[in-house]
Amino acid sequence: MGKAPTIRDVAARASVSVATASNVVNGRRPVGEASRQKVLDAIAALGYRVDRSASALRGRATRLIGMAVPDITNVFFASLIHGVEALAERDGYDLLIVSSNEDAGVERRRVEALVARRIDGLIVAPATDDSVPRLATEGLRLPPTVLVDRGAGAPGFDTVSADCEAGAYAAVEHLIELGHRDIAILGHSGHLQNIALRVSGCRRALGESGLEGRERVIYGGRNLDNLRGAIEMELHRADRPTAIFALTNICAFAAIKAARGLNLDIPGDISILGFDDFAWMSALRPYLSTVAQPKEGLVEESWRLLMRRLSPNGAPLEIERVELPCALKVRESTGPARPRLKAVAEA
Amino acid sequence: MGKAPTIRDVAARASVSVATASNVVNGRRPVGEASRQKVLDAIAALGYRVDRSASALRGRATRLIGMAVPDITNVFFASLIHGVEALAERDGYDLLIVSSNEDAGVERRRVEALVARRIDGLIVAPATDDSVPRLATEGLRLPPTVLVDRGAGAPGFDTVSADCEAGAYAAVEHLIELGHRDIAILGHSGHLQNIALRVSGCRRALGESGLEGRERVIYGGRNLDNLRGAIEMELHRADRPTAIFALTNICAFAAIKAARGLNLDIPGDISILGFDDFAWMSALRPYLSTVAQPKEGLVEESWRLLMRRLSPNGAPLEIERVELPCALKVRESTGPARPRLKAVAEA
DNA sequence: TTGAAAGCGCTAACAC
DNA sequence: GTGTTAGCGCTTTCAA
Repeated sequence: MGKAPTIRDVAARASVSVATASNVVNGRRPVGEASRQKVLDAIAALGYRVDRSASALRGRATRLIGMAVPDITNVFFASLIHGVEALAERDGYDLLIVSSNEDAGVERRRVEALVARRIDGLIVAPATDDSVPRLATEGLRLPPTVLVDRGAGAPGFDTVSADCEAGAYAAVEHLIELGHRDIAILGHSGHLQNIALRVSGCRRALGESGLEGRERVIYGGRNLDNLRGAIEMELHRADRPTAIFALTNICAFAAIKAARGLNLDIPGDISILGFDDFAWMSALRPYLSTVAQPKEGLVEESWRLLMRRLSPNGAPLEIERVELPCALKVRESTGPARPRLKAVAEA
Repeated sequence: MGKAPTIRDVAARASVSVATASNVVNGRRPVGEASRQKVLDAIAALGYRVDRSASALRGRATRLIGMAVPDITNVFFASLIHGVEALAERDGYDLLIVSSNEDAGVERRRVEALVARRIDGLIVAPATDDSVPRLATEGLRLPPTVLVDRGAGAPGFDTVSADCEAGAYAAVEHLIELGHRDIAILGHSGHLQNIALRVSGCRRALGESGLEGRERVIYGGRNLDNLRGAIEMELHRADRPTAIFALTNICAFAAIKAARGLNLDIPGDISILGFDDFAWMSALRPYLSTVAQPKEGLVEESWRLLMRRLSPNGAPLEIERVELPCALKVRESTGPARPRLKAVAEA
């Protein structure tokens, strides 16, 4: 394959100095028209490409942004990436994406790989609320970093998140208005602040309707089958809930499967309300009622906060925290509470 | 923030040479226990991290693999990434992901950014069949590269793909067995070999049943609304199809929306068969009959082919092309053809 | 406007 | 087992 041409090869072929060649490539300093043309020709002839590893080493900005998400197969995070990518493209940055599989250890390795490549900035939807702050504590030198979705309010970081508490409040309020009194709340676990806030929102809504203590919170872990099993068990009880508020789109998925498996009509026998919205939810039945997160806003604010830190501004910037409202979308998976007529077959 | 410590700082603090420090970090050569401990202490005290930009420059492998996909929000590609990521993790590689938004120009920029960072290898699901070969032609020095999903058989590249022709054949055969004679085939465009092959598969199945020329191929572009509009128009005709074979999951989505909008029962009034499978399809109604692609296989073979090239093997390797079978999954969106009783309201 | 030369942080000969 | 040193390809003073 032969060795890749270097800027020295270009300079030699164009009979100019490497400094001049470098300057036509980067446009840092003016170059005479004659030299410029010779250099351009040499570059074309040789098929020269800048080696960014080397430029980075010499200290310039890389125009590379890293982005880490917990799970790339989750449409929610995929959309976040998609949005950020568009903005990066617009502003002349390249985006390097890594996925941590919801594992703080994997996240650490992946983020370190990014940092070791001298990215200019980093956007992370972290695996846990404190995984990224901890990296910094452990001595990893993070470039300007913004946390999105999770880790809201982490000390020392700009953060962008959805107002989960209010979103959940609106969700449960909707359910209560429909007459539901026994509402199961299905989540993965209570470890994420994000989720804890959603549960608080539920509590507040219940409390304001004189239903304090009536929520039944079920944590089924990350695994879909376990999640489904957990909610199924609840549905088998004589006093089974008349509505399920699923705290993530995976939970909604599990809830629907469980209801279907038990031959429960949605929303006739059981109402299901999700969190997170995406295209398929309005094409496939049941059209899921859901609390939509402000994806666009999360993306735009994350990018704005990051760019703000990257601009060579004099004054040291204060930490900025953004919280964006969710929107309740009522579709067809939620309906009036009805007496529990149907018996559920034993498993 | 202070400057990041270098290996020289480490060496100085440990009172050893940089070579020794480097050797404890990389384990290339044995190091005495005493020195090793001093170096380790110094690293911990200083919070030293290897600067991979610099290592890369010096010529070592980077253990970095690049991966490019056309659309990260498409679950099919997201799954591919997810699979590759797991293998990369297993084998001690880091994965850098870029998404091209189905645009060859964006793809070129993104891939160049990857290459400029000295990745050791590259896996691409290309935006078009010839976009990556063209990059090579244009003089970009690609590391060992394997093409997956698209670009099968591109000269000079290892490729891995699904046997789309056979998959489509099986799909249409299934539809014919159900009595369908008017089958609409919905795709984005005929430009991708992938899609063209699916259409050929349809033709072959039709031909073998004495139905040659009966296929109606509809290309609706990438945009969901256009796609939906295109198939809707077809459904408005008096001789509307009794089945739709949607060539991608987006097309299936559009077809379902169109049928729903026209109040057509699936599969009573119209059967819908998709391509690509994913979890939600077996939870949300209609459970979509579909041609499932061999995702696992695509992932494993891509990785195997790449690793094969990266292992410092003597003999020059021959180009290898892998084609994997699809699997027809019959669920509930396909049913027997019935006379077209229902009139569709004018738009 | 241009050129010469000094490193950026690291690894790999090559000595000892 | 350890140290010295020459670069990797690039940008950027500094001088001309």
